[in-house]
This record gives sequence, C-alpha cells and structure tokens, in this order.
Amino acid sequence: MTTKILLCDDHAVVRAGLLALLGSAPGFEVVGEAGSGEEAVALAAKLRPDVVLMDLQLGPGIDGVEATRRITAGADSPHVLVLTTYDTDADITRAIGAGATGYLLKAERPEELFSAIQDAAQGRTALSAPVASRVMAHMRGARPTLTDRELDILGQLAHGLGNREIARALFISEATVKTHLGRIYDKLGVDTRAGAVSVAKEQRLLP
Amino acid sequence: MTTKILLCDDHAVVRAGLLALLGSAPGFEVVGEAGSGEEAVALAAKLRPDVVLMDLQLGPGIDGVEATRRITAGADSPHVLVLTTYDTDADITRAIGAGATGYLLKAERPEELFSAIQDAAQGRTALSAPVASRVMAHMRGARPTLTDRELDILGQLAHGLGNREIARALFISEATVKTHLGRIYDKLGVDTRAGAVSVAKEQRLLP
DNA sequence: CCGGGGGTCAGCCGATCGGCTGATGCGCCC
DNA sequence: GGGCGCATCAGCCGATCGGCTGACCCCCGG
Repeated sequence: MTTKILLCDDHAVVRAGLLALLGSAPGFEVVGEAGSGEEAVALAAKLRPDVVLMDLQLGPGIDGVEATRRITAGADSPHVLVLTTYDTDADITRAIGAGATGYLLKAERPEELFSAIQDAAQGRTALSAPVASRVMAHMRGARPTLTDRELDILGQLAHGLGNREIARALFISEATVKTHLGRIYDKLGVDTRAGAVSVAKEQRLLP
Repeated sequence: MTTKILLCDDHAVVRAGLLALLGSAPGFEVVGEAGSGEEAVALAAKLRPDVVLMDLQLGPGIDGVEATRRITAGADSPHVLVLTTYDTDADITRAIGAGATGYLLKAERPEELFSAIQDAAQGRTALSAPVASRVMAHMRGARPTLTDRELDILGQLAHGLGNREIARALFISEATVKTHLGRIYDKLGVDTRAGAVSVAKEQRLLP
C-alpha cells in the first residue's frame, strides 16, 4: 500500500527535487504536481491523493494557506502537510487554522519528511522541532504578553530607530535596549527587528 | 505684541527646557504646559494661545496627532506646531492631515524654533529641512509605487529574513537584494528594515 | 536608435546588530 | 525572608547591515 502524494510548490526545481527524493524511497508515489494554489485545489479534487505537500509561498494567486483551506474544506479530503522554509508564528497559526495536518521545514532531514508524510497520511500531526516548540509556547501562554517597557521599545522599533536612538528616546542605556529587544524577539518568535515589527503589526500589539 | 505659547510634551524635563529657552527670548510667552493630549486640548480651549508646541509621542491617552486634530477642529483655533524627534513619513502625513501648521524636529537649532513659532503664529507653514524634503517627495511622486520585485523583497523582509536568505528565496544575489532594499528605503522614506516593514504594514503594501 | 526604467551584480567600508555571560536593584507574594 | 518577575547595565565578538560607486542587460516607447 503506497501513499499517494500531490506536490504543490511554485518552483519547478523544488518539485523536481522532491519528486526524485520521494521516488527513491519505497512506499511513496507522487501522483501529481501543482505550481500554483489554484492548480493544487483542482488536482487534489481530481487525483484524490493521500497527502498534499504544500508550500506556503506560491507567488501570484492564492497562497498556500488559502489552498490548504480549500483542499481540506470538503469531506474525505486529503491531509495537507505544509512544507515550507519559514517558521513564523503567523504562518504556523494560519496554516494550522486552515486545516493543515502537519508543518515541516524544508531544512528538515529527508527521513523526517518520509515519516511525516506517513504520519500525515493517517491524520497524525507531524511538526518540525522548532515549529513544535512554537506551538507549545502558544498553548502555554496564549498570545505573547509583552511588558509595558517592552511595548515602549517595540513602539520605537516600529519607527525604524536604532538601538542608540531608542536608548536616548527612553532615557535608558543601549545595553538595556538590547536586553529588552532580545526578550521581545523571544516572545514574538523572531530574531530580527524587521520580524518583530511585522509580528507586532499583525497582532496589533501597537497603537 | 508677544506670541502666546502652550507647551505639550509628556516629559517634564523637556517642557522645562523649552520654558527656559523661550523665556530667554523676547516676544514669546509660555501661557501653559500640558503633559498629555487631553490636557493640551483642554488648555488650548481655555488659554487660547497663538501657537501650541506639540510632541507626537505623549505616552498613555490620545497621541499628538489626535490632540492636534481636536485642537484645530474648532473655528479660530490656535496653530499647532509639531515639535518631535522623528520624521517618519507616516508621522508627518498624519500630523499634517490632522491640521498641524508646521513640523519641526527637536534636533533643530533654537533660532529655527523661534522663527518657526512666529511663522506658525501667522499661519505660515514651517518645516525642518528633512521634513520638507519628505513632503516634496510626496508631492512629486504621490504615494510610493513599488515595483513587483520590490514588493517581493518587502514580503521576505516582513518575514524577518536576512539579505542572504532573501537572495536565496528569490534566486538572486545578495548584492541585488541590497540594491532593491536601498530603493525601497528611498521610496518609503525610511532607512532601516524595521522602518520599511512598519510603513509597509501601515500602507497595506503587503497581502 | 537612443533614452529611460527596471532588474541584475560587484566590491568596499564603517556602523550596527544580535547573542552571550553575568550582575545589580526593586517591588511583590507566599 | 527568600524567591521571582521586571528593569537596568556592562563588555565582548562575529555577523550583518546600509551607503556608495559603478556597471551590464533587456525591453519599451518616442
């Protein structure tokens, strides 16, 4: 009993790579390839695969999240295993909210991919380690709770200020700004200021 | 004939500094001080100053933009001269939209402040040089029009990616990413990635 | 047929960032 | 009265960023 797979990724090279990889492993059969979200939705209905390997970034048209939502909308629909490069909080929660069964990072080892596909085929959730910790964090603390001071820093950050400028604006030292920033990154699940601003705006953490 | 001034800044130290500065110059009279937006609105109505010196960042409560809106709402209302630390595009346009007569940076020389206040008292617009150039840019190019490619880069930027990662994601070189980023900064009127993300989110340039 | 806009790339350099380890002071709650 | 969360600060270091200059290619329109 082989697991029938539908690939969805806007990069032909990536699809070819996955095709070769899955073809070399027993028990898997790639029954179709989609280069866009629309195509994936159509092929999923037509080919009725066991698992859809879905990238989130799909260029023009509907994105991977929307495609996932449509694919998993019907009854007896295939399981969607998200396979993407990024593990942003927002991406993860949106994908899971859209009905994804698993969430794997492309940086994962091939063996992990194989077992994740088999898990997904049976409806079992499979998550990459970094993703799993994010999800756990969400379970524990719900949405990130920033302290007042951290929100101050975040506000200045959204103005595009540098650490030294933030320090002067808030009458504290640069070292303190960096300390706060580190904690903000931690809470928001990012590791750059741009990412922090992005998450902050999306979660409406700022006035 | 002296110019009656109302100060509005949430930092008492700043207010004291301005008070001393304006007190030392002939022709100016500080008739009141406000530490919050609400207070500024109330005092402006009560004291009827010629000019309100308004900071945009006011801590809790309504911000400087909203205070400006309310102060300039009535007939025969005082002129509001924004005096702040930052010259973000968003701040400038919001302040001007709210009815500010001038927009000065705190980094400006005191003489500039004096003449700006006198200009404002007579309804003449006074802008700091960096602010003026921003406004001009807006006049020329209307709202920033980013190319498709620039939006691609911006999208990755909002994911918090570094230049190298963006390059790999879009199959271009790091040098090209930096070139695009520079143009994006230019168009959005910022000079950091965090600022770019902030403006992008506010202008809804991203899906 | 040439100009211009858009996209691509290179190399250089100082400034900044982000991670790390470690430390102090303050208020609060059990 | 000791733990704990929060805010503050220091110094170090490699990695990254942002600005600058200069260049090539393609396509479109005058």
